[in-house]
Parts: sequence; structure tokens; C-alpha cells
Amino acid sequence: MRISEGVEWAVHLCGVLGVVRDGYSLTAGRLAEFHDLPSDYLAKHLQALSRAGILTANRGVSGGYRLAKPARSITLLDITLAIEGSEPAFRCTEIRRQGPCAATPAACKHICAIAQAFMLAETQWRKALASVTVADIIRTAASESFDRARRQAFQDWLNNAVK
Amino acid sequence: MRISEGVEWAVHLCGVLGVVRDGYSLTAGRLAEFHDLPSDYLAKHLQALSRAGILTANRGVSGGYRLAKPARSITLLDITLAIEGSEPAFRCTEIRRQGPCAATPAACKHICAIAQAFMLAETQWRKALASVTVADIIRTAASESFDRARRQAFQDWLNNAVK
DNA sequence: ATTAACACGGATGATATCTATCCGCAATGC
DNA sequence: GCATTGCGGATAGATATCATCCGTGTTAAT
Repeated sequence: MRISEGVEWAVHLCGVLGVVRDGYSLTAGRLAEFHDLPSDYLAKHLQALSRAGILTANRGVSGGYRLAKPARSITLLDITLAIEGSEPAFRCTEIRRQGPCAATPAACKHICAIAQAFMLAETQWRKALASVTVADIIRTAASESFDRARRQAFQDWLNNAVK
Repeated sequence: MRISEGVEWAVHLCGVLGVVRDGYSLTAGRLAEFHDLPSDYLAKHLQALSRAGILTANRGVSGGYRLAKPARSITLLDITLAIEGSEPAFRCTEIRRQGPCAATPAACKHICAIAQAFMLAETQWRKALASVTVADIIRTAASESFDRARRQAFQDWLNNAVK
């Protein structure tokens, strides 16, 4: 069981887009450059975020991506579901209906207790992710992972990269 | 992101083993038969459960598997970790250290806020799974998925399969 | 002692998913 | 027009999951 790397990329880059001045945007190429990621592949993920309504994309020579809504309104769950899809991690295959003591359709009126438990666990997981927004990430990262020099380098890079 | 089918199989079959009379056991072949699963592949998972101390295995002509501890002491988390391994689903690749504004080692003193959030979500997921035991599953399944006929068929099958 | 039944681990292959790249198309601003 | 960019499809390689087979060691019954 593993979450794809694309989720990590997407959250990081939503954080970057969250500090871009209103009305400006960054291209897929620039976003890839920022964390040295494979540009074409990252583009796929950005397109998924766009389809999910998390980013707004603009085509053409002055195009690029920006957040489709305020950073405080985008949760880690939103991003995760956009990249990974919304199917649950646990997929009940109803094996209770197989074998010599197979449950009859009538006996399967209730959802399997095992599936139930895993679904509940996944709900907890989703709740936790839904409680953290891109704005939260930006705030924490700004105070914990950006010293003076990096903050300056970031601003310089942004000013040059933004369109 | 998906949990392997083996987890579902393992929980179901731990439930079966949980109602076997003390001192008796079931072979991998019998367990596979019960839910019509690929016997050889299931065997791999049973071996993993054995290595994890969830099942006790006995070799030889009258061998087989039984629960290594009471059903109330085996959680869904125990089983999941035994099958899936204990690595977290979210693997931080520290991309903040890459690119033109890479964070210095000093700035990475704190864990990345993103990794932190995903780890916390995963902790919630684990908590939920740790709060459900095989005994709970047996109890719920018995009352919800076993009508009179199936209960009887199950007892008959067990009496014949057990050793 | 021989035999049959069983768990165990390694090796191997098939299938699916993830990662990555490339291409043509459509849209946009100069 | 023309360069730049997002978009989706096609493709291929890498990795993980699913599945099978085989030799070995162990056990109990004959």
C-alpha cells in the first residue's frame, strides 16, 4: 500500500502556487523546475488537479496554472483524491460469497463487517487530511523550513518565474 | 493507493480460525477451499501471518494453522501490517531539498509539514484498525451474515475440515 | 524405515499499476 | 502567422502485485 509520489509533488506545488500574487501564474515547466521534477509527467498531475477544480489552467503563450480557490479552501484530501482517484484503498471482493459455505445474497444484506471496519478507518484517514489546508502547509513551512536566505531566494525565483 | 487482496483474505480466515476449537487446526488447503482462493498464493500470506506471530503453524501430516493468541487480542492492524508490511503509505522523498531554492540541511531540521500531515492521517487510520479485533469481526459476522442454514453448513464443514 | 501430508522459502513468470516520455491538437497572446 | 502553453492519447520502461511450481524439512501414521 503506497500513495503515489504525485501526491507529494502536487501538495508541494499547490503550496508554491498559494504564494503567487493574485492574477499571476506559473507554467508546468516552471513548477517542475522548482523541485527538479520530470516536467512531462508532472504535467499529467497538474492536468488532473485542473480537472478536479483545484487549479485553474490557462493556455497559450502567457498561460500557466494558478489556484482555482483560496489556499485555505484546498485541503490535502482534495489534492490526494484528485491525483489518486477517489476509490477506497480497501476493495471488498466479497469472498464470503465464495466456497462451500458461501453466504446467500440474503445473508449479504449487511455490508461485510471487515469491509465496514476498513471503510471506517479510511474515513478517519480522510478526515485528518481534510482538516489540513494548503494555507496551513504554507504557514508551517514558512516558519519551519525557510530561513532568511531561502526566503529571499524563493522570492527572487518567483519574481522571475511568474507571469 | 490500494490495499492488497491478501489482507481481506487474511482477516476472513483469521475469523474462521477464531471459531475452531482449541487444539485443532486447519491446513492452508482447507482455508483456501473455504473461500475458493488460490491455495499456493494464500499459503504465502499464511506464512507471513505465522512469521508475524499471529498464527501458529505446525508442519507434518497432522499440521496446519491455528491462532497464536485469542481472537480478541488480534487486531485488524496486526493483520494488515503482517501482510502489507509496516512502511507508511506516504513516503516523503524530500523534494524540498531539490531545485533552485532547495532547503538547506539546517532548514530541514523539522519534518516536512506535508509528510507530518500525512503521517498523522495514517496514525488515525491505524488507530481505527487497531480498535477492531478478530473477535469483533466474528461477533458481527455471526449475527449479520450467518442465517441458520449457513451456520449449520459452516459447522458441518468445520467438523470435517478440522484436524 | 517408509510413506504421505504438511509448512516453508526460493525461483520464476504473468498481470497490473506507476512512472516517464513523446506526439498532435487546441488555445492564447504577440 | 508564430511561438508558447495546456490537453489528451499512445507508448514504453520500471516496479509491485498476483500466482504457480519445486525442493526441503518436519511430523505422524503405517
